[in-house]
Amino acid sequence: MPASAPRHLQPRKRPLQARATVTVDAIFEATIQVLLVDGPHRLTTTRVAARAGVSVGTMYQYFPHKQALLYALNERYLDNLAQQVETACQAQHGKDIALMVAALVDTYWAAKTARSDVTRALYRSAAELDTEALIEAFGQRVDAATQAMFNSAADARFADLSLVNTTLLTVIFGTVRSVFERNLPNALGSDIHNQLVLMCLSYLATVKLPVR
Amino acid sequence: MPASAPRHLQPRKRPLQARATVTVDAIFEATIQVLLVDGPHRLTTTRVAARAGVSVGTMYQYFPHKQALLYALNERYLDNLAQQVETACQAQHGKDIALMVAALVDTYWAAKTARSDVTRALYRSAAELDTEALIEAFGQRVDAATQAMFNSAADARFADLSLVNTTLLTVIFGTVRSVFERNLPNALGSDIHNQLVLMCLSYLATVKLPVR
DNA sequence: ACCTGAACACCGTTCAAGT
DNA sequence: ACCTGAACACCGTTCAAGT
Repeated sequence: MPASAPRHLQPRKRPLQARATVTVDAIFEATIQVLLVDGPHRLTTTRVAARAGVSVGTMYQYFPHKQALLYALNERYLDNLAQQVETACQAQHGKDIALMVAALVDTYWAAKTARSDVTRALYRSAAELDTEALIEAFGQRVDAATQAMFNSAADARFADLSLVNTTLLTVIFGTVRSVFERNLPNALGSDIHNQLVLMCLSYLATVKLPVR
Repeated sequence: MPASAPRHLQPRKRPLQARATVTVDAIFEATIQVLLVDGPHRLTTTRVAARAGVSVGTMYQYFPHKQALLYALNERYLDNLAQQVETACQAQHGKDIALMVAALVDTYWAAKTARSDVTRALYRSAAELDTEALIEAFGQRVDAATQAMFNSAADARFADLSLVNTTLLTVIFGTVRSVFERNLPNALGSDIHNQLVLMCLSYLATVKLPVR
């Protein structure tokens, strides 16, 4: 059972009519815009509403408070990210672990760097609210996808795949975040990307069971 | 030259008299208390001032705005953390890389988990402001310390120590943060800690030059 | 040099009134 | 079902007045 959003962070109601869906989408889009253009400090409800072309009252019909809006935004983002990882994992089923690791790191890295300004803005917005449930759900989903992938590897088996798998994900996600936080030059970032793949592979080579 | 705080985030003035130093310390302590007890959402200037036993006006004499206060708090914390890492690195000079890596990961991990509630609170508070200069300064300081340490290793040399070193730090810092973010059970956290050390060692074994 | 606290602009949130 | 915007409580920041 995937952890669902805590009650107090849930949307007040879902858009039913077509124009309401448009409204909600506009609000999401406006939130990102304000975050990018005006900065997290000037992300006010009135500003978002104005940019979305609706009144504050309308916003509050769908999101009981500002945090719920940011929560929903991050939920959307992580949902999309998890899907990308799942697709990438399925494509590697039965292959060698070297290909799997490369695909996993590449997919995650690419997804984060495609719009690095958005990524950074979302990392920040997430810090202002309680995203435990969100991270937890995302983690479990990705965990399941990568573990299934590694379990199908043609060239390796592991004594404790669950631990190895969680370690890999923690390291990969954390490293990517670290690179973003330090805002390293692009060239160095891509060097570290390569080193990270190498590192994961050395690790897997060390912990894998001898082939029978 | 260490990157110093951007002008707009600098303290308005430094405490000169003894009672002023007491005031500033009380403000820092109160900020952490409010952060922990009331949560980041209720971290208001009046609340901090009240808890510190001073008026808002007094706070604004030392910190031009709320962000400057949080900035100074994080600066303090990172300063202390960098010092701990530096000390640990110096203690390992000339030893084997296995000991070095273990000491590095242990020190960082221990510093972060000693008061995990404070760590988490600070991670959050940092997201609300521009900490690039802070992270940059911290990164460079630690980078220098660990690179000097690895350079003195008794049992290994590297073709590109600078890259290897930065990779290690990025991975270690990121992984620790990831563990905090996912709020993993303590037992799993310490398993990952061990796997992380193993991972770093496998990596170093792979990239080190053959002994002459 | 250091401290106070009322005052002001602005933000989050609500709700009676509208289509 | 969906939208509006004035109204209210509260927060960040200032500044004239005090020791």
